[in-house]
Amino acid sequence: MAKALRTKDKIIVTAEMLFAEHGFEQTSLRQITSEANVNLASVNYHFGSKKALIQAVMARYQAVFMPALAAQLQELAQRSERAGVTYRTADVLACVNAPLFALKQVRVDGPLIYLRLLGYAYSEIQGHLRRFTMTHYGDVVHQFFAMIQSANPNLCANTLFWRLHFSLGAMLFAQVSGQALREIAASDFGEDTHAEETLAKLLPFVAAGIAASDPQP
Amino acid sequence: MAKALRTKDKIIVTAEMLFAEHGFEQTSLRQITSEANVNLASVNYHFGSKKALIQAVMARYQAVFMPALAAQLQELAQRSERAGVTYRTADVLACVNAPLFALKQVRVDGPLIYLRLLGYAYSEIQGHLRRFTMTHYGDVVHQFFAMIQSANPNLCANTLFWRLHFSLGAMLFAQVSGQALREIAASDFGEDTHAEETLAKLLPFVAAGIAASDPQP
DNA sequence: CTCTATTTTAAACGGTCGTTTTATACACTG
DNA sequence: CAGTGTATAAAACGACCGTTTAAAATAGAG
Repeated sequence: MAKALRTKDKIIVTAEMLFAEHGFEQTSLRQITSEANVNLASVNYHFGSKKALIQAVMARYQAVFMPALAAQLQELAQRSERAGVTYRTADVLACVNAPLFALKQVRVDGPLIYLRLLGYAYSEIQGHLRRFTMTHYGDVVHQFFAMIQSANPNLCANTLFWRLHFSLGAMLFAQVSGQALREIAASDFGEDTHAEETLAKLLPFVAAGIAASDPQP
Repeated sequence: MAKALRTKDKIIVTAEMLFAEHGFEQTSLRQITSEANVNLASVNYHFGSKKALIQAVMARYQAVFMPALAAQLQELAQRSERAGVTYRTADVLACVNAPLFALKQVRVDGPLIYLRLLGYAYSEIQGHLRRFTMTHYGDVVHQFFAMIQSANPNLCANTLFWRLHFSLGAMLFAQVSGQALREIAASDFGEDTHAEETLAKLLPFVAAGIAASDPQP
């Protein structure tokens, strides 16, 4: 029993690392099992299928991230109401910072891993992840969207919908291509941007983009 | 000879359609050849390899898009110099509109195809496409970057580098996931955003994001 | 028409993939 | 200690992939 948990854990820890590095479809079960020093068949024994393994990997991070995000959003809403002021777009966006940082309790490089997993999940198995997220954490997502809306009362929901997904795309691209981009930036400008700084650079960008005035309302 | 060109053309026309729809790696040569009603081996005969076919597909669009973009950028620079005013970020970004529209001469839905190809090319074979683009059209890319820089003299090159790639990510994500997102938007808001409108919605977003003031200069 | 070079075709190759099967080793309970 | 249910192990399965081979068909030139 103790040994069994260790095998299952070795699989999931190795899998999320390789998934984050190369994507879900590019990572074979044979890579995972040989890297984790377990038998190939043990993946299907413990998880049922590769798709179920992917879900298990994502769920482990979502279970930490989503409730933390919900707490941050609620806190911001209450704080603003108490102070009698309305939060701004950047305030809502900043709510993702702490939940992301909390993923370090899953794994030391948890925040980076999660963002990269998200990127691959969205670009490879699109409907799949979205359905899972909305089923389990739909209320958090809706709360986030509602607060972005109330921070931008002059923009219509359709425009905000698209701008939020533009933002998501910007973040996912920066994470998935992050390593290559960081190398290019380092060789072009000498400046070495760390993975954590990428998010710090991203937030002002998407905050300004989302809050931009709409030329076609 | 006449028949030969028709076969080669049937392959490339079918390939770019399927590539744009499902991505490069998800599209097999057997799908392409059966859809195009040609023999499987004819791909390797006419193009040498699958990778070479991908390059041929991309090159056909880049050959139209890149020179047109260079012309637009040059025209904007000259027009601004003559008028004695400096162009703004949105002006530089708007330079991609006409070159994109020009892709209709390659194929009626050329603009959409090209953007989706770009998205997959960047997310699947990252170094590959970038190297090809920089080798053949490096000067155009550099001119574009230089003009974005001169439109934002208060922002450092490193910040602009990242913001441009955030913008690229936003566009690629919107295109690759465009179909799914459009369906969600339609069911959530009743509004049906067409593929062309997506780009119109994107430009104000990235223009504001790129030009945002930098909190950490 | 004949010959030659180009193109098309069918078939097979070697490889990787996720999954399943079957047998063996292990841990725990009664 | 025996027996039962769980976990590991090796091997094979069937499917699909990109590519290659070698023969058949088709062109155009002399």
